[in-house]
Amino acid sequence: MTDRLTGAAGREHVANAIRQALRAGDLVPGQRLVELDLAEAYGTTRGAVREALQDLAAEEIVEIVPRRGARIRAVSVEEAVQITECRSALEQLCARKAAGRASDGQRAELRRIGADMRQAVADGAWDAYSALNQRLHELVIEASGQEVARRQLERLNGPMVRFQFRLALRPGRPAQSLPQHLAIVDAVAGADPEAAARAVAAHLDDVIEQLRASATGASAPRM
Amino acid sequence: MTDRLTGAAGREHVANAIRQALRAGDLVPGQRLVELDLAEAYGTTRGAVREALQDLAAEEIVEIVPRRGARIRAVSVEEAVQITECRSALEQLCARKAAGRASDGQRAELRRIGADMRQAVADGAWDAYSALNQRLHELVIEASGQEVARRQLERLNGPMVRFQFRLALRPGRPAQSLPQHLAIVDAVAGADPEAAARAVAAHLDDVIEQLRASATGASAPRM
DNA sequence: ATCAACGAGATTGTTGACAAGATGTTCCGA
DNA sequence: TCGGAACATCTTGTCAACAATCTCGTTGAT
Repeated sequence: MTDRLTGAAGREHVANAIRQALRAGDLVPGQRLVELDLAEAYGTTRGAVREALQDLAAEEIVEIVPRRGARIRAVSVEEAVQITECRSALEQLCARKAAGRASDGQRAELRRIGADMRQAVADGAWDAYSALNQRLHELVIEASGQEVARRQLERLNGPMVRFQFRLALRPGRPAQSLPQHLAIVDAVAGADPEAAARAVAAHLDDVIEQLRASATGASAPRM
Repeated sequence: MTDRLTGAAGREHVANAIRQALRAGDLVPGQRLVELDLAEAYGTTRGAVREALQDLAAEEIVEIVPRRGARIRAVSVEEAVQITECRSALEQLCARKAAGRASDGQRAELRRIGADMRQAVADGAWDAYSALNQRLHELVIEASGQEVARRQLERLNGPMVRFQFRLALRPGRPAQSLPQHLAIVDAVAGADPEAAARAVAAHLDDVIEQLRASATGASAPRM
């Protein structure tokens, strides 16, 4: 692979690489993203990098200020709370619909995820638990058939990676969230729309509380 | 003004012009948007048009297919319903918060809008009613202090202009929606969060019903 | 020591030309 | 008349060079 990814391919490649680097902690908020550097690092052209940065700006992952370049956007705790409130509103909608219209296969997979989560916590398998957590949320959204909400939630999650990372590391967190996740599974798989919405709301209210707590305790983002 | 708007200025200019043209009905879904034509029509460069189209694609107002250019995106009734469901979820959140934290001035303006709406319907002043309607929704969102929801709702509305247009023209529509709007005003201004959320939900459920009805009755979008 | 002006280097913004792909038309054979 | 191959035209995608602006370290005066 000596020749550079050009155009649309490079554009997506760069965007994904930056998202990945952010998840991995290789990029910190406030960090400058220089077009030429990125182009060389990822083997593309400046044009492709420019367009990728536009995409990331639309997702509110980076911030572009004219004539001064792009930087990783810093997300305040207050904003993280607001994002989670929006997530809650939209996921309640999805949970309600999913409880009403999920297929038998989807309900079965939900219950399986619930059982696996219980097992993962018992085993202390935190990585597995985290993956199941993500799959649970995805499956509820998928089962709801609410494509618009799905896209909206995808956007919302972009800037949150940093906080998700911090939250998941709090000791005892899985044990605390497990019953909340099991309640979601029971309500959706059990076809109880209102209970499903309540369970999602309770879970995300708890996440918000954790976020607020992390504001005072752990290391706050630098700038 | 003989010289062309270049760069960022032109970019926003074109995006706004297209949004405006869509509202005015000068552009119909499926219509092709040729870069060079737009550049000449709006007195900018092809580069600026390209970037404007990217912005509009992010807002899901236009659809870009590689090597084949941009077209005005068609929004199905089903998608319009999903968009309105999301709007409902987010506006309920905003109404709840607004009821709790609006300033005295904001509550006073809400009541004034309510009174003006009543008057506008009595007078048959449809344009004025429509403007008040929009201001009411904006004010609730503003009073909620939920910036993230505000941005999200702005995005959601982009592709809807076409349907808003069709709905507002249905005879007897203002008389039907007036009590719903007044209920929102009373609940938010009266500091009753749960009633505010219920009032918003009831209003948007009705809008969804109207959307579904418009699917069978009036002229459906062409393509 | 502080501050302002200056300038070199770094970085982003813009342009015009060209390449590559899509669309529509014409013309020929069956 | 219909189908389809060859061609002409239109349109988008890409690039490299140039222009404009910003950043930051240096210098010199108070």
